[in-house]
Amino acid sequence: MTGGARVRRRTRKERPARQAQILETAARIFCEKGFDRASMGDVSTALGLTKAGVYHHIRSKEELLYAIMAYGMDLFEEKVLTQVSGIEDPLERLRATLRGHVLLVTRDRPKEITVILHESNALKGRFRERINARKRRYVRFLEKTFRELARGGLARKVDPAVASFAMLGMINWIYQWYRPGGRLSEEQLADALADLLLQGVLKGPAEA
Amino acid sequence: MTGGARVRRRTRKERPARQAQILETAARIFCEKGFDRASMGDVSTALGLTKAGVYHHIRSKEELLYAIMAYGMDLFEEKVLTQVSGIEDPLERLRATLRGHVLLVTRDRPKEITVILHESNALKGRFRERINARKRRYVRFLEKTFRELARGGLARKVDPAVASFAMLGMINWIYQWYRPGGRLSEEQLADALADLLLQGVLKGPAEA
DNA sequence: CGTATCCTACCGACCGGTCGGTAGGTCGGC
DNA sequence: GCCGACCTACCGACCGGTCGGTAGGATACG
Repeated sequence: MTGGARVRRRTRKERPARQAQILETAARIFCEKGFDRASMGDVSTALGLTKAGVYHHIRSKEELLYAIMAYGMDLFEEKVLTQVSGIEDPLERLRATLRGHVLLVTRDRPKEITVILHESNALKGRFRERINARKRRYVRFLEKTFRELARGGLARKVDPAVASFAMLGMINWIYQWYRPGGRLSEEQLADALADLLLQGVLKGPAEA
Repeated sequence: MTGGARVRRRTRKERPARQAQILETAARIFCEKGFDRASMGDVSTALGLTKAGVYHHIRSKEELLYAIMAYGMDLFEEKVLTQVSGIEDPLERLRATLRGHVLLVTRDRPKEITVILHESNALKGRFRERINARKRRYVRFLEKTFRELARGGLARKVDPAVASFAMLGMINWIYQWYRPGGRLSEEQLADALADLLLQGVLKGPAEA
């Protein structure tokens, strides 16, 4: 099964690479089949290892899922949140956040993010709470931005929580329908969604 | 286990009620635990039956899931789509659709709809295709409405597909965060989302 | 009316298979 | 010679699903 030609043994130096490889492969498989339908056998086979070989590196399936999600949050926070949190102007900050978030899930398409969206209920207790706390931080960041936008007189009277969750819904739904290489490029989609959220679908009273 | 006081036997006439009860209970359990984590034993226990007793009424776990989703689609089409498809004015039709859809998932909160959103990947082949076809019908209906809105000169230049999926994202994300009895009533949420989608968050050039 | 017959709804026991996880050994590089 | 990486072999639990059997209401017949 796994046998056949004996491949060369890994040296010690490759340890961190092995860890990353396991995270990446498991993320792909959990993403394709779903966490519960994917067995640790599936993961180990995809890695060219046995199940026990994988369990040498991880403690449990649930902890592997947590590690994947935590890495997904790392990615998001590094590539989006920290890039925009310094922007002073709330409108520019919102635009950059939306654009960065959309491009992250369409262009880079990290499987870890999809896993976060789809399998959050599979985590229990402490692990679940830690991921949820990081999600909540993002929501508070969005709400703060919408509040500043209103205080600056630029925004209409919109509820910051509703606006935040509406924006999150738009973005987090993308992986359900958008396929790269289609009619719209990733940038076009990002711009279209920003336009929609900021201006709405109707013409203003001046143009109508 | 199931034993104890022997309850009265059901007569033939109650058959359709039993079927509905199984659908409803299974929907609740699949919704709470997730389709894969929920066992048929969980479902049968919740019904006060044995596993074999449940399998007297259904053919397989997957077919049970399909029946739940099909019933959810029935509910949605009956309570939303058919109520609004006759409305001539596209703006009014869009408003009514959004309002109806939001109120369905916030006030009635049918577990079947949540199952449709969360477990669509668990279905394979023919079953999956049938549910997807009904979803696609709804998307086409939305796109048509956005196109009419643009043709009537009311809408800004927005991509009908992007607008449809953005709207779907907003609505289908609601179950992830909205809890009834909170700060916003169901009607307030529906109105706020309609306002957001139609007008956007920014003030028009006239008011700014 | 009585009763033989049929059928629906259901149960207890069980099956083959798969799951997450582990104990203990082997092998190769330092 | 030690240690980390990995494998073979295996475990107990549980899964979806089935089977033979049965209680008892509905029905047909006398």
